[in-house]
Amino acid sequence: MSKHTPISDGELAVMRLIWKEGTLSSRAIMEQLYPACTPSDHATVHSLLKRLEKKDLVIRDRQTHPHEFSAVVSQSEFAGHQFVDLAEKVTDGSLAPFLSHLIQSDSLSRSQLDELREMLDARSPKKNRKSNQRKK
Amino acid sequence: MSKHTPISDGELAVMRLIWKEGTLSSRAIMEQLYPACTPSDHATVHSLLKRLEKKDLVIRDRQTHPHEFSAVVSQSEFAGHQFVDLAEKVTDGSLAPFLSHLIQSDSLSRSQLDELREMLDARSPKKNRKSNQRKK
DNA sequence: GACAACCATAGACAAATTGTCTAATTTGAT
DNA sequence: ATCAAATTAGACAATTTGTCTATGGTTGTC
Repeated sequence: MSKHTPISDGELAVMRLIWKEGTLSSRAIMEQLYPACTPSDHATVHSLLKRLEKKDLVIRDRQTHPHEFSAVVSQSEFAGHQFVDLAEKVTDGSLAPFLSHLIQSDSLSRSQLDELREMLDARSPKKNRKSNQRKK
Repeated sequence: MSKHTPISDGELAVMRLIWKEGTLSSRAIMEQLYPACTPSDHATVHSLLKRLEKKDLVIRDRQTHPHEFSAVVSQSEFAGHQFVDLAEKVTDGSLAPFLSHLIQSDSLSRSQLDELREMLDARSPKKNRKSNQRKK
């Protein structure tokens, strides 16, 4: 199920459109990615969609809307898998190096830092931090 | 300087050895990656090292130890860059999808979450925090 | 020096991937 | 039925990747 599936940039561009719109026809995808809309552009989009279908990343409901494509895995599912795969390759699965560097360097914008913090606060498992023991 | 440099699995295997040991000769790398140590294995390692050198990921000190290779960027630096690149490609830079999956799937232990939070606090305390933070 | 053993470099090679494209078939509306 | 559009199959060159051959170079020992 699309576990360790490598994906190309072109395929990813298609996926991002589908993620954004939920369901798209090949024509709609072509119009956004290849405004010229030449016949070969249409074929290109279909090639990418065919490969994405084989990778179980998109699916088409051939009964109701035979030419509309939708995503099998959500963007965050895909992102999480890709991240885990990347960590597996780079650090044998350890995530600390990724996060520590991002936090300590200037690689992250302030908004991204805030985003990260909100993520943590939202899923904060407990508030029983030691830092609470002493308040002046 | 090795910003958006794609790296192959073979090259990454070499990098991981160098990161682990700090400095390595091509022979030491070959002995770990290709125990058979055939002449072509040696050439393979050199091919990978040559490509890594061109990508400014490894460097050799030709004066002191002309045949010892060391890393130009640390593992966590590299990991952070790769993560940012991945986020750029998949979510246009947004980190929330990655982290939500990460937290939801319990890939991080609570201690790691707390550690992450402490890194964030040390880096840039939230401005609109409700309570004044404890002062020494 | 001569020699052997190792090391280094250049470059080639097939396999796989990627984006693109041609050609042929199918579909649908008039 | 006919014509245009859509769909599909498949080919294509370019690039990447891991591996390998072949050739030089360096070192140490006689």
